[in-house]
Amino acid sequence: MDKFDGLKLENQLCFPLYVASKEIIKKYKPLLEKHDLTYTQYIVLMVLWDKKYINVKELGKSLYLDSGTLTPVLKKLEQKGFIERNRSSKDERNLVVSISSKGEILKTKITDVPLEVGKCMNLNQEDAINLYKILYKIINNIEE
Amino acid sequence: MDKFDGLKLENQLCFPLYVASKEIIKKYKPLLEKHDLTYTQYIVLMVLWDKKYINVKELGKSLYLDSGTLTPVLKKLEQKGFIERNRSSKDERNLVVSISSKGEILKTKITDVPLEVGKCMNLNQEDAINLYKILYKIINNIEE
DNA sequence: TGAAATTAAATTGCACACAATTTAATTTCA
DNA sequence: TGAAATTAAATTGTGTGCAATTTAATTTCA
Repeated sequence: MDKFDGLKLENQLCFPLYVASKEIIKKYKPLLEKHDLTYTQYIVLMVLWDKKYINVKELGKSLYLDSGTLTPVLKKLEQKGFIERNRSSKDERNLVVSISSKGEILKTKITDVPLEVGKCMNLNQEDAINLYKILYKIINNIEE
Repeated sequence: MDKFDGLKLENQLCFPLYVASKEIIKKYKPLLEKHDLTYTQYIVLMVLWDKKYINVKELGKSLYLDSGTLTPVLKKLEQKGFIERNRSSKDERNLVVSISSKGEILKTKITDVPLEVGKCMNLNQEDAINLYKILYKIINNIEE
């Protein structure tokens, strides 16, 4: 154990986290393409399937993304007809994003996606639960 | 448990993986900026600190990145003087990337980075080991 | 009240990340 | 041997992701 061991790739936790995240998202790609979606667009829709409407700031908090990322993604989703974008009448600074009927219909067509992705991760129940808990520990710790 | 539960953000494993990865890399940013590095440049150097030289294809296998990502990153690292890029004389298709003396010196100056990042993840030994194992299970499973 | 401060999105600029294509070098095998 | 197939990088084009700045709306408080 020398002072350079921390600089070895095999001793990193961030690196396999980064790789696993990318590789799983790569698995989503062909499944989501069938529905004309990217992963980022998909997680935005996940929030809207749950909440029906939300403003950009709150959406950003849910997804850990800022307006610089969200603005173009939301415009794309609007173009495709899955969502609507409207300024709040109460406070014109807020943009309220809401699910469209086409977006609601998409929800019913896309339930196979999480199942397929789950398969390729191929984790047992215990590992999956453990991973879930540890990841949220990290996420909560990191916001200090 | 209905058929839409798989589409809820809180039931995803990929999402916290993606968030944790991004948030940790964000923590690296100010630490690496002091050394004029990005995270991608840093993991390339990790490989070269270990191996001294490697061609782009093998580097890509180690880092799970393709030439489309690596080519510009390697050119940047060369510009900064941390690495050298040379065509192999044995096979001109291969580009051999090697650590420079400036790159070697950088290694001795940057040992605090993994320590600082470790701190902000704030995991106990058991969770860290567990996470490590599960992540490599996923990575290995996914290449099927 | 109204100028200063704050807030929410949008914009700008830079750095990936990757699929698909192109270019150039090497290998295969009829 | 030499045309066809294969291989390694580079290039191209699209989509994030984020820091920093800008724009516009709202709130604060002297």
